[in-house]
Amino acid sequence: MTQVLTEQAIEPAVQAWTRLMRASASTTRLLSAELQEEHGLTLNDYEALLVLSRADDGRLKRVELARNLMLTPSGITRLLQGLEDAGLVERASCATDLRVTYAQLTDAGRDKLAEASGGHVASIRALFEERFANEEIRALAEILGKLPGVADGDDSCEPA
Amino acid sequence: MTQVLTEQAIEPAVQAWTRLMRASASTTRLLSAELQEEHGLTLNDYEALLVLSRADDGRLKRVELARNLMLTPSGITRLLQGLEDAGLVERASCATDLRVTYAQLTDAGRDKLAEASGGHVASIRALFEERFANEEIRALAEILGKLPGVADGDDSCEPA
DNA sequence: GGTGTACTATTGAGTACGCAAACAACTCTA
DNA sequence: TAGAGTTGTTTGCGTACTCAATAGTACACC
Repeated sequence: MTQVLTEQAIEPAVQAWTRLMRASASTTRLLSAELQEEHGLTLNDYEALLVLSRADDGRLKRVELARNLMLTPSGITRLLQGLEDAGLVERASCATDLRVTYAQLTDAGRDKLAEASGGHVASIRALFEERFANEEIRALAEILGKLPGVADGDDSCEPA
Repeated sequence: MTQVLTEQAIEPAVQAWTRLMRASASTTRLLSAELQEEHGLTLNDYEALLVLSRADDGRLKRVELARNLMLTPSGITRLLQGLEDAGLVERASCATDLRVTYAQLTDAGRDKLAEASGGHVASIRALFEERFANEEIRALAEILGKLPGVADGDDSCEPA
């Protein structure tokens, strides 16, 4: 019974899981602070703008955006609320299905993304490339891609 | 300038980062639901009990617990508040330094951990071992360990 | 055409954090 | 032994979520 605990410390899957949590927490804190301070954007704000910018015509159904960002629909409503208030995203309705409203990137939103992009990407690269070989970065992405939902709409828009 | 965006899609570090976020969100949701439903514990509740159980005498300074769980001190205060109310952890003061109070695992806490442990570890193993080769799990843990703070007190308490 | 089921989006309520400020207690300097 | 700086903990306040409930819309089926 106390052995269960000792066992856990050694269990590779548990160690990997623990480190995944800690890695996420640690890097999130680092990158989020910078993005917030320099551009007033949340990590998810940024990701939303990024995903939209890669979508056809810069717009996406809210529910798809939710899947992509791993948020619930209500989370998306509130995230977009902020971006709409800031004028970075606007609503567009769908002619063929009255239930859906699109999230549509505005010009201001595109500008904001471009403005934040340079520094943010540089921070990410610094964080990873300082510690990892290119091979490791590739391996990390590949392994994580096998987890449920992770690789889904990842690289988005294949050029037809 | 629009190229920045295309570039990003290819940038391996950015892809790794994105997947890290999504992997964390996805697995957290899975494992957290189960733990919550079956034992009424948060993921962090569980981790706190686990870390304490591995510490000398089942107790740790709150600030060390904070570092280990990647929470701020205030986060720890509130997390432990819940565990104290549930009788799983109690406060113990330090004779030599009146500022610190230890978080001390109670017998009930140990029991609770043992009770939750089996299912939780099984879920983690299922999640990882279904999709990954052992080699990949090992590689994942090793790579993530290089990120700042991740490998720190991982296997906890060095015996003085 | 009417009804049941499935989807999309929003809202209210609750939660788990972080940050900044406050305070107490320790430590170091001289 | 006085003061200054550091560290451990808690508190108030704000925020970014989730879950459950609601309402409007679409579509299949008979």
